[in-house]
Amino acid sequence: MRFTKAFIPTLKESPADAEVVSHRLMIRAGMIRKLASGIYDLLPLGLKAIRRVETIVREEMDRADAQEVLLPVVLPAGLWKESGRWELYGKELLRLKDRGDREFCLGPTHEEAITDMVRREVRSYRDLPLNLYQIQIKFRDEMRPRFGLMRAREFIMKDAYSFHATDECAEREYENMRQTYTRIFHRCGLEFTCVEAETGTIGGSFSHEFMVLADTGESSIVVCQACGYSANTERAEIAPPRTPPAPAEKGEPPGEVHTPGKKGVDEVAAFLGVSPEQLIKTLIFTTEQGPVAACVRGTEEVNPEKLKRAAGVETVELADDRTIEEATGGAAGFSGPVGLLKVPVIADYSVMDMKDAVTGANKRDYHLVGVTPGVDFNPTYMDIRVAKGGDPCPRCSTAMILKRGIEVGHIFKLGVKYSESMGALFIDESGRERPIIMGCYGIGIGRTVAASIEQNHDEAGIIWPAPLAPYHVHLLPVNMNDEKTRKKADSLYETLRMEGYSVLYDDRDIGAGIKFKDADLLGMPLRLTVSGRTLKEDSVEIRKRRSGSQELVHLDEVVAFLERFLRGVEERPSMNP
RNA sequence: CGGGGCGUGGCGCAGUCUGGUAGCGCACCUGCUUUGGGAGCAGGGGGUCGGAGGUUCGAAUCCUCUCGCCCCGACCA
Repeated sequence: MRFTKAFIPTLKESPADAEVVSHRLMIRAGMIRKLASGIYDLLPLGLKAIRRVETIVREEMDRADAQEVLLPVVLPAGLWKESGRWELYGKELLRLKDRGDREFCLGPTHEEAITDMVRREVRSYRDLPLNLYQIQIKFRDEMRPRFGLMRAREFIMKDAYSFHATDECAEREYENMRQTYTRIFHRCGLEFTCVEAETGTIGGSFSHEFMVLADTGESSIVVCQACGYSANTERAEIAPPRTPPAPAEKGEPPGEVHTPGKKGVDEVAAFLGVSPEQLIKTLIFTTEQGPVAACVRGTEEVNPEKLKRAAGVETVELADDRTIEEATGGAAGFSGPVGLLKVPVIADYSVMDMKDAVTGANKRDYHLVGVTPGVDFNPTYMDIRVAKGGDPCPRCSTAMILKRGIEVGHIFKLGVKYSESMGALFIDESGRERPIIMGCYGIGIGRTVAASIEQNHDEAGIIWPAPLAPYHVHLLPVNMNDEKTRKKADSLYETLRMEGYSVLYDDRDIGAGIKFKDADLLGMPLRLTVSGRTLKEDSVEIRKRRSGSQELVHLDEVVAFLERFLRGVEERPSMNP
């Protein structure tokens, strides 16, 4: 592509509202423009990068025997009511009505749509297994879109759904997809890791996330460097203390202290002159089976998903003030585990070895001091806190370290959540009718591009890994007014195109400085500079964007050089993006 | 949804407190010079100051409402 014909509006300054580097660079490089909050135009360069990821995803999904389909963006409400998610999904589901007042939504994900398609055709175990995928625009009305394509409301996603007659088969496919994803992100040139994750609103029995490691990532994960255990902090389990504490001695009974209006952990700690570590935080949750009290050390957070499992309930939600008063007999903000008889008390391992702690007194404006678990109250000990750096690994008790990541892929073993509610059934070998066992597997395409930039850039701009680069080569004649330079550049452009390389040819008649700055910003893996200086040697200067190393290469050797370079950096060269 | 902030040529901003001719840098157009890291000189075009209403002789500036956007927070692929 000749730059003079291209639509690549680069910016010297970055817009004030771009917070993270990938967002900034994508705007400055003329890849995207914002149309509304979380909604972006994809300009030619941005689309090319997206397409390169899509191509890799297609090739690998096809290789894994998945088949591509394309489901509608606008989905009838009926399907979502069948699965129960019309009510459950909440405000992220953008609902709309047609002229006949019929309800629809914009698909934020497509379990319902695909399950409907499959249930109408699949009758027998002989029709299974199936893995169907699409690369489609999704819409989620995010409460807070940000960071450009990283967290947009409208975004492109590859989503795949698999259907199986048996659990073993579904789990084989899960593993197949795990390997496929590993290949995909590897081919994209990303540094990533696969971690255990929560299933969230998608549901299902277990899941893994693929995280691109980056400091700007919105997800935190913990990693055990000793045994390799890694998980999203929303999910990560924490080992109990290695040695149970010796039974505490019966000391003074807890004493009440007056703490007028002091509610939060920090307020109370500051007021009493103790560290937040000395506090036991007690939160009252409501569940479908009534309220429960959850205790964690003052410096920890309760993980609601863990609490659900610990309490054996389906839903947990922070209780309102009235419920708290009924359950504890005291005011909200002054709850504590001592003397709580009406509700079950679940305490995190982090309170196990505390002594002389501070807790709420279940009485407005009062706290208890000198509270010792095991003496003054006897909770059930479970792992219910949110993991953080330093917590012991659930497998080997080594201290785990905290990292940040960008979630680019997520795979789920769904089980029968959708097939059961929507009646996607098949007849098994013994003639019994059973729900199809499902899995689902997503990749954020735009987010993968953003993550790549987040991981590959410098002060001057983007540094594309060759497999994602919109063009292989940035051809840069220093002076288009110089007859010889222009002619050689023209013919080199034609030659390289004939050889199958994609070339961005900066044929603009402007200062060389601008061209160099743009070349750095746009970040193609190789820059070929043509000038009177290089032509004296019948050569061009080839500069590698990533290393900055450059050398003079004879005109006759250029093609061979490119071939060597791209074969070296691309795992599987695909020369026509 | 709660808290904070911002809307002034395409982009980045000043001007608003204290009402009185709408400015700066970059970008853009024309000409000449320049051509290895965002060039120089000369000339030029472009703004309902987010929108509506109000106060005033007079509003970018003060008041009210409204729309949009950003940041922080609240169980998000």
